[in-house]
Amino acid sequence: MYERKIPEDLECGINIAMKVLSGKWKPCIIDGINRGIRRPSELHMHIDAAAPRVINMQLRELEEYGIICKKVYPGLPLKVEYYLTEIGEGTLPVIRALDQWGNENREHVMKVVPQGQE
Amino acid sequence: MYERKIPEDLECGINIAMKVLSGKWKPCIIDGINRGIRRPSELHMHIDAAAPRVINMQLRELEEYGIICKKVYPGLPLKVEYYLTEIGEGTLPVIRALDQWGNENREHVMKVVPQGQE
DNA sequence: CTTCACAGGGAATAATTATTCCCCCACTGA
DNA sequence: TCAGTGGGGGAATAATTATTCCCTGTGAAG
Repeated sequence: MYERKIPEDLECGINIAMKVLSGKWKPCIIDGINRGIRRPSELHMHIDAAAPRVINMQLRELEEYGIICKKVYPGLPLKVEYYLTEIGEGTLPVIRALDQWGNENREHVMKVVPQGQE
Repeated sequence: MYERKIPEDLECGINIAMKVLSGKWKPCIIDGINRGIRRPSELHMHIDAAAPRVINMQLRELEEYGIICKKVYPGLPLKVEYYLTEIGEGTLPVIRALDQWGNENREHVMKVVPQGQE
C-alpha cells in the first residue's frame, strides 16, 4: 500500500499476524467476506464508515498477502467477488477471538476511552 | 497517548478489541507481562526493537484501558511491576490466537511481504 | 445524448502513531 | 563529586496509514 522505510521485526508470531491483520478495516473486511459479503459494492455499503477507496486498498493488500482471492466474472455488467483463501480462513479464529473479546468488554471499553464515541 | 480528532466506530466487537490491542508493541507487552516479564527495564530489554519510551507510552495506555495495573513498591531502589488485570487476562486468548496464526504462517508471510525482513 | 451502476486508481492532504533526543528525580557505590 | 541504576516525561520529528477529491472506462436504461 505504501512503501515502508523501516524494516520490521517479524520474529514473534504476534507481529507476523499483526502485520497482516492491522489496518483499520481489514478484520472487518475479512469478517464480512466470511459472512458472504463478497462484492466490493456490498462491502462499501456494509462498512459505510470507511471510504470506498480505503476498502479497495485494503482489499488489494489482503489479496497480496494471500488472505483473499479475487474472482472476476467475465460477463457484463462487471462483477467481482472476493473469497477467503485457505490461509485467510485460518485467520477466522483470530477474528472471532477479537470479536468475542470486544463484545464482552464493550461496556468497559466505552467507559475508559477518552471520547471516541460515535 | 495522542489526541484523537476523528470519532471512532465502536459498533462491532472487532473494532473495540482493535482499539485496545492496536499499537505496535501492545500485544507483545501483554504477552511479556503474562510470561512474567513484569518490570519496565525487563520489558525494555526483552522487546529491544522498541525504544524504551515507546514501551512506556504503551504501558500507560494499557493501564488506562484497564488491561494492566501497575504496582509500585515503596522501597528503594525503585521497583515497579505490572500485572494483567482480570480484563487483561481476558485478552490472552486473542493474543494466543494471533501468535499461533503468526507462527503457523511465518513462511507464507515472509514470502509475500515486499521487503520487510530484519 | 445523458445518467446511472459497477470497479477502480493517482495525487494530495490529513490524521495517527512511532521514534529520537535530551531532560528530570532519588539513591548507591566509589 | 562523579558515574550508574531504575523509573519516567516533553517536545520535535519522522514514518505510517487513512481519507478526500476527482478521474478513467464499459455497458445499460431512459
